[in-house]
Amino acid sequence: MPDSAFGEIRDLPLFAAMTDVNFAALVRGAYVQTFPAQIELIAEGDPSDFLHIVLSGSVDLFASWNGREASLSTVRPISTFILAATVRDAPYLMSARTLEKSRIALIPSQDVRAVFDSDAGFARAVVTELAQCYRSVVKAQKDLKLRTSLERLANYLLRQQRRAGGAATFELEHEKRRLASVLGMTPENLSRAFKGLQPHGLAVEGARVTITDQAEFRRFARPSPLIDDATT
Amino acid sequence: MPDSAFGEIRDLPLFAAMTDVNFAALVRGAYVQTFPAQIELIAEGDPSDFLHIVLSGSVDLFASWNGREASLSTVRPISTFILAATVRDAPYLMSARTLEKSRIALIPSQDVRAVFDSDAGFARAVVTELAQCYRSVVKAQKDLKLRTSLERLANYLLRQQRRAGGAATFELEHEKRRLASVLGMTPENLSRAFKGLQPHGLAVEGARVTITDQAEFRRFARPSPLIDDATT
DNA sequence: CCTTCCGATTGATAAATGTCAAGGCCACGT
DNA sequence: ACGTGGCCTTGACATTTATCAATCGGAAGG
Repeated sequence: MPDSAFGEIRDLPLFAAMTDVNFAALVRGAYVQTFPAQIELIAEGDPSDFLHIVLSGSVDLFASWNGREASLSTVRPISTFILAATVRDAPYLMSARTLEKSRIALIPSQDVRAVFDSDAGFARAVVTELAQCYRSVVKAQKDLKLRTSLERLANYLLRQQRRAGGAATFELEHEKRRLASVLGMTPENLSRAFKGLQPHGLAVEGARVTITDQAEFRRFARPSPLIDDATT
Repeated sequence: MPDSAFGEIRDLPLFAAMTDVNFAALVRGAYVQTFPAQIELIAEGDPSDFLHIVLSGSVDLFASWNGREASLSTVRPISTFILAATVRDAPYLMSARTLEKSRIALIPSQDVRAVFDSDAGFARAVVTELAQCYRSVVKAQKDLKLRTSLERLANYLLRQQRRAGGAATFELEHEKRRLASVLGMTPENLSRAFKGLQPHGLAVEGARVTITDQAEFRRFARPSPLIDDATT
């Protein structure tokens, strides 16, 4: 197991505070693998054998019930997913699939739990990460319960704009039908929602989006730091 | 600060593993207070000064945006809330109000963070609690995104039935308009949803609910352990 | 160049949900 | 006993969202 492969995760906030010995114990049974796009990495209900870390590419977390399916979030480098299941040694609540070709590090869950018990620095980092994840879901919950689909789309676009650098014109990074699932609506409805935002200062052609009237668009979207800020 | 007041929280999983010294440090600046019903304990956006623990009664966690309001969850004894905000020293994402007369313990957030840094046992317990909270929100998210309002109500009733002991007849524990908010619908719609479940084996009179045909009702609700089990 | 395929879009329609207004029921206090 | 107020329910209606079917358009491959 070449150390080099894990150099990039050694500096993650999650692992930065732990001792070299414990980090070595953590990666001893770990491995890094490259997956093509659209591979299902885990299925909800499976036991949580590995903590996953996205090194490059991106991963879609989704869930199914009664024949329906919904995207819950997207994991981007460099961060972990299903940490909570690993910690609790409980089954996954979500399935995961690669959205594009992705490099994923897999660390055996039992090693995570073992090191977690012996390394206070690591335990602290896990708490911070978990609290972050928790707050993200709460924000998603508020987004879903308090906003109409038009408002959700508008605020999503503002977040995406910021992530893309803040310019008036930027690209959607997901295919639209997945975006629809993330936003909790059907693809058809998303199409109509894009049209519905035109009077509020939006222009769309394909995956290229332009906020033509930033002030009016924000007035409509009413973004809130308690829902839309990724950092807080 | 009488120790007796904190005896009941000493045995909580969250505090069980920590040393007496650290527990004492934690409760030194803490206090227990009894609040009447319908008191707003915290407001979203406030800095997280205290970790709250519900000792008796119950607390509603809710959020507002643009004049709308939605209940996100209910906290019952004995458990904490806004642990994540405390840990990250970040503003509350939700507001909290008492649903009934309640006894609440308040522990200064900075003490929690300090002890957390020095007591590995406590840190571990915090992780477990946080992971639990996280998984609860994910389940709520799945409930909301994958189910119609009728299905959400049906599964809520099954969960409530179990909590009430499993008998065919049981009582709703919330007033219906709050239940509506929890389930993500309007009170009017909840009324109609109750009627819509009658053909599937439900009878309602006031707050008294009877599942008249358990098999048919479950067939309609299709409960899933990955959404409806509180424990996993 | 043409075909094929897949996602996006559009229109028509149905279903679900929200809104508004009115009325019923029940507990409470006078 | 009688108002009174709060909550729940009901009905009519508007809005939102989903569904179904058809079409458009670009990308990949022959």
